[in-house]
Amino acid sequence: MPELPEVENVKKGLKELVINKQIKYVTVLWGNIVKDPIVETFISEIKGQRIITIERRGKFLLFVLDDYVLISHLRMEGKFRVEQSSVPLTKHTHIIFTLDTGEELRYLDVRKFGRMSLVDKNRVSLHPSLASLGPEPVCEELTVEKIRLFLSNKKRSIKSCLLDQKMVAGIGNIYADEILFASGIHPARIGESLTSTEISKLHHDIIDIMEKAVASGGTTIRTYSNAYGREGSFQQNLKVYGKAGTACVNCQTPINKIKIAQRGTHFCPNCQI
DNA sequence: TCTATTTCCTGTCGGC
DNA sequence: TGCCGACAGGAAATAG
Repeated sequence: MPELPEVENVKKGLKELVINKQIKYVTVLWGNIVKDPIVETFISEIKGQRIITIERRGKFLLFVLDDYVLISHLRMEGKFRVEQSSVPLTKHTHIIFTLDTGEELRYLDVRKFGRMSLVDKNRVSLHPSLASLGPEPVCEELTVEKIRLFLSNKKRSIKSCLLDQKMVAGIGNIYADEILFASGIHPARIGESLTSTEISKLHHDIIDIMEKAVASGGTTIRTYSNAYGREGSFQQNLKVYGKAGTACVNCQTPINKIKIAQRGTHFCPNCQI
């Protein structure tokens, strides 16, 4: 399940493989992946566009083309692969970008949850998917004050707030649990109940964990791999996610698993208060 | 305005 | 062995 660190590594891999190549045409095998515009327009407008660069914002991949930006969200299991056209398609290939080199940039997605939008280059920042995103989890953008302001009137759980892309862009279920464990904060705590000391610690741990995860190439739980098919290694650093019933690394209390905001939530009932 | 719930999807796993 | 239900979950849409 790609979160920011995984998407960042996908971006790096793809940049080496497709930059400066031209999209001759696109084949859409599962139309629901294309959110906007309508599939027919998507196909006609992307034809002939060159891939100038690839950027990332939160968990979104941005393929910067001549006149458009292709915004892609991998959601749960979306993947990009670059293959020679002679390589047979797999069952879960849904969109094929045929390049001028004879290669194909293929979008694969077992659960068909991923979404793509093709938007006018000068209207990218206005697109609803990007317009409401909060700051990136790096110290130049994410300040203690921004988190304090966001949480100041929140009646819902801190876990739900961490998953809200308006507070910080790029955090998903795995890292939300890991961050709260590092900060010693119970995931069910109400957002506005956090003290200024806790908010400072949370701010530090958000940046720290996301940076380390990026450096590790992301986390491979089930099926994530980057554009080269390589897996990440941050799963070796996980302290609570997927560890229900095993001993807490700090106090040996069994890790608990509950459901918060419809998400599996792992925490140490002794360390997190 | 804010929060909670539902929807989209299919492979995997546990229970019988 | 095979069937069935539960589960995994990000973001958008919908409901309250």
